[in-house]
Amino acid sequence: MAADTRDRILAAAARLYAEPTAGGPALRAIAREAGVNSALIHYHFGSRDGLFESVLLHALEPLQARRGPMIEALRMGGSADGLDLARLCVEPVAVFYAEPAPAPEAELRLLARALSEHRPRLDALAAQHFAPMLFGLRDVLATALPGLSAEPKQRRFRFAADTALALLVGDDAAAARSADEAATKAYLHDLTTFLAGALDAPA
Amino acid sequence: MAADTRDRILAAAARLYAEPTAGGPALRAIAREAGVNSALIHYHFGSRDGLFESVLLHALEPLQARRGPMIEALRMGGSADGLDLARLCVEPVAVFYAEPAPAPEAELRLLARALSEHRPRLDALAAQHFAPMLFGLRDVLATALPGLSAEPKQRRFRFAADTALALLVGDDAAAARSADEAATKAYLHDLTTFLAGALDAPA
DNA sequence: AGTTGATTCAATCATTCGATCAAAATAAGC
DNA sequence: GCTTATTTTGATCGAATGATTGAATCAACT
Repeated sequence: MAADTRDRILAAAARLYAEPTAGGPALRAIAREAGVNSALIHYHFGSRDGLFESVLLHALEPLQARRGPMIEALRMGGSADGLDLARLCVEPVAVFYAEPAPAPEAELRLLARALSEHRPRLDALAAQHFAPMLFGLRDVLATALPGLSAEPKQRRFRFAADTALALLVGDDAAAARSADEAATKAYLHDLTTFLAGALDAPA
Repeated sequence: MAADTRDRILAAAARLYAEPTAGGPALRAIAREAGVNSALIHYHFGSRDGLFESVLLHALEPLQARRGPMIEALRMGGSADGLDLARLCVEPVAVFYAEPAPAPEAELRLLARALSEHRPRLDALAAQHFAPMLFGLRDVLATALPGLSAEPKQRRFRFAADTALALLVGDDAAAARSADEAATKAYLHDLTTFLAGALDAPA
């Protein structure tokens, strides 16, 4: 039952880390939520930080699974325009929206927390985890938005990616998501056109 | 010397709250940084949360001082376009960039922290504090961007405002700011045109 | 059955935190 | 100068935290 316990802890931790408690949940709270002894967390993850890293990496998997193929498709499909890039920024994060019931937004808030707290190890970890994707992305950007030179193009794409993350993780998005499905679709559509317009803006 | 001590505590707290420590700095750390006894913080601000609120409101003052006149000018100046609104989102936050040496980015990171941790009282406090501004803003938005209907227009402006805050407070902005002045100007300019393009995007 | 290694538990440690209080120091009023 | 109010200090409380320990439990294999 080892794997089972691990997963239970991971799920419980993801659920509690999603709540905006300053400093994150206590190990005891996570253990209680998971229905296990608190020492088990140390046994399986070594430390509190180790648990957080595991939770984060686990949460990022579906995001990356979606982003990789999209980049590959764009790389093969010739020059990408603003709308293509906007979709690339929005849709991978929005995979969480479509997930089944268990805590659809927990992972998003966890992401938000990971972004706001700067853990030293986290940058290196994310860089290593995302490295293969970044190479493909470089190719896509090289041919995209032919009206722009390289430097402002990269900056603009970075703006778009950061914006998508911030707006998909923020409160407005949560409100739209908790309304109805149509509101969610509308929100995603508006955000995409918003970003497409920004990416295609005249220099 | 009461006011002096209060200010010392406020400054020290702003400095330490700006650091991305999870959960914020300990009262003892703030007291040490300010060179005062930790009990004094309770004497002057009542509690840890009271101190945080005071620090935040104090930090927001220059921002609001800048935003108010800009809204007023736009309200008198007829229909605002995307660039006007983009400037309205970017420049008030950027006042911190121009401030003299003492911790130019401390207030920004404090803002970032305030946004990421959701304190229940904070929303009401900010709403009350910003209420007069919002009325003027409503007038500006009513006549701005005549190509858009009311609802998507408001959402789009909200996108822009959130984006500006996120990107001005984030790491990229910090990097540009710590480079040289030209890089900072370029960053602000790029962000403004980025947002103007988004606001002016076709429906 | 018996041994071994992995897993889980209850109990506890040392530390840190926010908060409180009585008393000391300082300033203000008369 | 005496009294009163304000400000500051040092000491300490109770609660909560992350971590550790050693014994207990369980599964698997011989």
